[in-house]
Amino acid sequence: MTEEKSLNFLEEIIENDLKAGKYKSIITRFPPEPNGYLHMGHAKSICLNFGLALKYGGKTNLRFDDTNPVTEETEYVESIKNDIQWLGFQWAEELYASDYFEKLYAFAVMLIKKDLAYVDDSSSEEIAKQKGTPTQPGTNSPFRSRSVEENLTLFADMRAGKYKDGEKVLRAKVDMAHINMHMRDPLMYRIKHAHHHRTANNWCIYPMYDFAHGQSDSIETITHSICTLEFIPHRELYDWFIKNLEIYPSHQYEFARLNMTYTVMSKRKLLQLVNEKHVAGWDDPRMPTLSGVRRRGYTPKSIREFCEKIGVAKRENLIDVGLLEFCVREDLNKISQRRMVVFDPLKVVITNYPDGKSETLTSEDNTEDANAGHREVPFSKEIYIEQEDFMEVAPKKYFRLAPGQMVRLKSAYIIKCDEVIKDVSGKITELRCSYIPESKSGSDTSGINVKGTIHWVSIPHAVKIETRLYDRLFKVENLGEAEGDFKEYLNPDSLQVQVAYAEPAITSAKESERYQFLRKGYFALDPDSSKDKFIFNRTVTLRDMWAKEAKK
RNA sequence: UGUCCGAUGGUGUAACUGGCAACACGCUUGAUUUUGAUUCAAGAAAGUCCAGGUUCGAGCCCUGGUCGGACAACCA
Repeated sequence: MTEEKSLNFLEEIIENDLKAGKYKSIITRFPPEPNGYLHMGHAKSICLNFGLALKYGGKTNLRFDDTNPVTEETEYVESIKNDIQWLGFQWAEELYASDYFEKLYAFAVMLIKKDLAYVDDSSSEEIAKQKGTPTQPGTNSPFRSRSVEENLTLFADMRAGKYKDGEKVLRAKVDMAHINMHMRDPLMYRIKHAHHHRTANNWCIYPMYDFAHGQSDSIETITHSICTLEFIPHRELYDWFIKNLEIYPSHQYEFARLNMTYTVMSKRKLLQLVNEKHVAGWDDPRMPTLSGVRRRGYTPKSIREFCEKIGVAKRENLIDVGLLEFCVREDLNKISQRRMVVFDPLKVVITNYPDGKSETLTSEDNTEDANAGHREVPFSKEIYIEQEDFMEVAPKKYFRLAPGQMVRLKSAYIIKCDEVIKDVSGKITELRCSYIPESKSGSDTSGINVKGTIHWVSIPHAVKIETRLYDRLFKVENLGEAEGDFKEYLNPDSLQVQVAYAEPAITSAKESERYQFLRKGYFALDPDSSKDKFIFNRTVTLRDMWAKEAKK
């Protein structure tokens, strides 16, 4: 049975273009500026651009939009390439807008010769004033009527370094009264005596986004140039340059960017969090960056699935981060190794178990995967259970341990709580329990049926580990609507570091592996770990119906 | 006082281009369960921003509004 899925608006455009014979195959591009790390919003764009090309048998270029040397660095280039590949995509060609600087310069000269561009000596303030407002037309620059010859000389001089930063710019000659602000003689080139991460000091003039992006698309014969909504007003200019340069007509299409609850999704804001040390770095597991979610333990597959599920449209949206969590649980449930780890230990002494004895039990590595195999788990007279798995006075629907009550220890025995030991202050320090020898997991002949099963760890065999428990980075759902500085809404409890006690199998943990700590959540080994210090990041908790029930 | 974009359950995306508004997350209830996980089953939840119009029939077309967003960086 083939599932007929409806098309999103971009797929519809492409299918129509293909059907009409407008293109034989499509070419898309992913155009990051190397001035920051990629985040979930980029993941949406990557999945879209690469996904479309994959679906329709085309190809996708990776093109760095590196036209502003003062903010761009090679470090970012490397991280971006790494993130895209981690997500599972491979570009056809690795390209840079800076590869086209010479061509772009020639394009500019061509426009000057057509009297469609001129060198302007106005200051940025003057140019801003000339622009007018959305409701009032702009005014012409006093330098607008320079001759072609003079413009040619001046522009060559700009390139030659005869002027200081900001002294002159090259502007397109369109229409200062145009209804679209972007058409009011937009800047094409500005002077920046700055070192560029690829062209070093070869240039001291750099093209603006509007005079680089569309032309780069055209040079690469990009058929569908997909960007976010805020570029809609740029499209008219995009088309204007292509038309007047008489070059390959790429077309721009816009979709709504991704917003998620309880987080921010702008490079500027993320950079601020990093610089002001609100997080440990770009790859802090609380960050919505790809390096952050990777370190947190998210899988590429779950992110691709998420991007599939959120869809693509032109309306602004705010996606519930719960959907992302659903996607990662769905994947992790199938692939993660199960382990038992106690976070808030409560000592249990099994009174009828021989002193000094221990035995080896076996437990499934993954109940969802019959091929996952089994591991050995040591059992002994003294074990830890979770404090929350015992209640001295238990409500009716509580089926864990309580005085006189029984529970199953996962993959081990059924135990009964006989006695509660407290210290002078009344705090429970220990439980005395008896076990049912015939109830051993796998060969249970006791005939006893208990409702609850809890995880545990043998005290003499326990391995201390560090766990890093993450919560949402911000306290408010919609940061877009929050007043004032977004940093005021940071969640002070977004990271909680806790020591926990794990079964010995934890010592063979690998960074590439995913783990489910039974009843506690999904975890991934953090790269900060060493041979004698295991650090685990909690990717996401398990769904917890009991927590809801207990609240009632 | 402009131009452009958008408006469908709580959230997001659909609706064969005019034919009884569907899917996913979330929520509720039940079953299964040696993870209160997973899995399975059932259910609640929108009459499609508003007002007119065209039509046998409108979420889809037309007109006029309302609301939200974008646009005046030598950023991308």
